Amino acid sequence: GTRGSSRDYGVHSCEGCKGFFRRSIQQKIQYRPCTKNQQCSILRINRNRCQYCKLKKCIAVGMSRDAVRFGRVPKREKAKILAAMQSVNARSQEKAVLAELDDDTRVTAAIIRAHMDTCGFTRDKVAPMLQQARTNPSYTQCPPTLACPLNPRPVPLHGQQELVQDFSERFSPAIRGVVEFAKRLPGFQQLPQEDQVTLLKAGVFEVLLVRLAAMFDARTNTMLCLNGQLLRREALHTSVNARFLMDSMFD
Amino acid sequence: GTRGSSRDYGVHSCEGCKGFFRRSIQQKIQYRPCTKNQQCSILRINRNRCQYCKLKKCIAVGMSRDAVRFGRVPKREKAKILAAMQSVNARSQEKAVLAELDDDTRVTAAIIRAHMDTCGFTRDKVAPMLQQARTNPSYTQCPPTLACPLNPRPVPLHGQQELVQDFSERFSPAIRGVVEFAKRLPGFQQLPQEDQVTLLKAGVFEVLLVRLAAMFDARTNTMLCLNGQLLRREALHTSVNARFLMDSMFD
DNA sequence: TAAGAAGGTCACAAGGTCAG
DNA sequence: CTGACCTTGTGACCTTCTTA
Ligand SMILES: [Zn+2]
Ligand SMILES: [Zn+2]
Repeated sequence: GTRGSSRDYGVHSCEGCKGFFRRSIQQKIQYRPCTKNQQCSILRINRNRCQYCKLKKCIAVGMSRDAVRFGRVPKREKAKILAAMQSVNARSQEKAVLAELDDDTRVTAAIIRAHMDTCGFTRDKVAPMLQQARTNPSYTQCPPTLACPLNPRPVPLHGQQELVQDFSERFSPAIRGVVEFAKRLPGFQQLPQEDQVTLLKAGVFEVLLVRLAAMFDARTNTMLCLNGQLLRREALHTSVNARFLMDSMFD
Repeated sequence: GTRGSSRDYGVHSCEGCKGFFRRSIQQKIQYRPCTKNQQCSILRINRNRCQYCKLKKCIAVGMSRDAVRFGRVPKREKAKILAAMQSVNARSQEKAVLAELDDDTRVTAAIIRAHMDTCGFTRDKVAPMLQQARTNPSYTQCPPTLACPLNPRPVPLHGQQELVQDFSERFSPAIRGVVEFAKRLPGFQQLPQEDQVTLLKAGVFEVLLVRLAAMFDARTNTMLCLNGQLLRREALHTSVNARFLMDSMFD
């Protein structure tokens, strides 16, 4: 058979072979015995060179009037076929990923591209704002619990509810960026869904901290917020947790 | 290949080349190596001068037993080919029109020819009737609503229905003439169908008035009808609309 | 009812034929 | 040997039939 994906006379076949076999059995054609020892290989490209061997191959692969199956395909079998297809698909993808993982250059390039495309805090993206803040600094006061580069308005909000709401709004895009990044790491998508979630839960905060490194300016010992304002390193020394994080970032 | 338009061994070819190539591969003929450095150019007129080079060219353009395509041509491909043909065709037509529009002389000539061929009221066509009317004038009375050169029998008809029917019958050929004229204006046919309709709707009446100019005889201040009868300019002064049109035509 | 295959149709091209 | 004409096989699409 050639291309096409329907089942004819009990075998996956194409319109051409289906028609050929139909004609052969309908008219009980006796093809001229092959002149080449009946051993012609029947490929897509030369399928019509020897009718005798073509019919022989049709029979060999199981085409038969007795193998026809009319009507709709049972659901179970359909599911089985679908599963097989997906298995084949997954296998080929896995193969491609393994090939990529074998090539360090490609892996590195893929990771760098993933980072550049999904991180909003790369040096080149932050640079303009940082420059602006250095030449025209505006310092902000902010309680330690709210001290984060992602907080664009470092002023206390009224009400716990509002605070949480605001925080998640600020974090969401950054976290989505990290998830996007992970998904583009070679092989990540091939892991079981569950493992993907576990890995992300475990690593998303650390990755985020690394990504935010560009917002911490060691030269001036200040932290840049998304609104362009600055926060001095010493301003948070009253809170143990915040100080620990601060020191970790700067040193 | 030479002339012909069928696909043989994967290439647009003719019966001759098809047969030649078939014989060559069937009998595995080894042609005498060309005596002229195997560089004969194969053209329609000298194609049978050197078999060696002919076969070489056949192979060079891609003729091969492996390239045969059996059966009917898929619809998609057919549509694609048709679209390509039409695209090429439209492009060449557009080019021709642009060239014509660049040459004022040709444009003028085309427009004049279009007018002469599609207008039934040119001076030379009207002249005999006008001459007849001048030497032997026959005046008619006619209500202002029916006063039109296109009305061949300027007498009141009985019934509104009949009147409308009659009017459209008189106008149809004249309007068809204007449409014909527009279609022959260089570039008009290349406009989108919709725009053509819009332009015609907007302009057909004015063009028609200009075309009918020859039916208005300023020397005698009369209007000639298609039946050869005359109508005096003053006869319509009772109707404002008719008078306005009359005056526009005469002055 | 509808998915899905057998069977029919016929444009198209391979291969055969034979006068030039 | 060439190539116009003919015969025959191929397969893309369509219709008809069968079964879940
Ligand atoms: Zn064989
Ligand atoms: Zn040659």
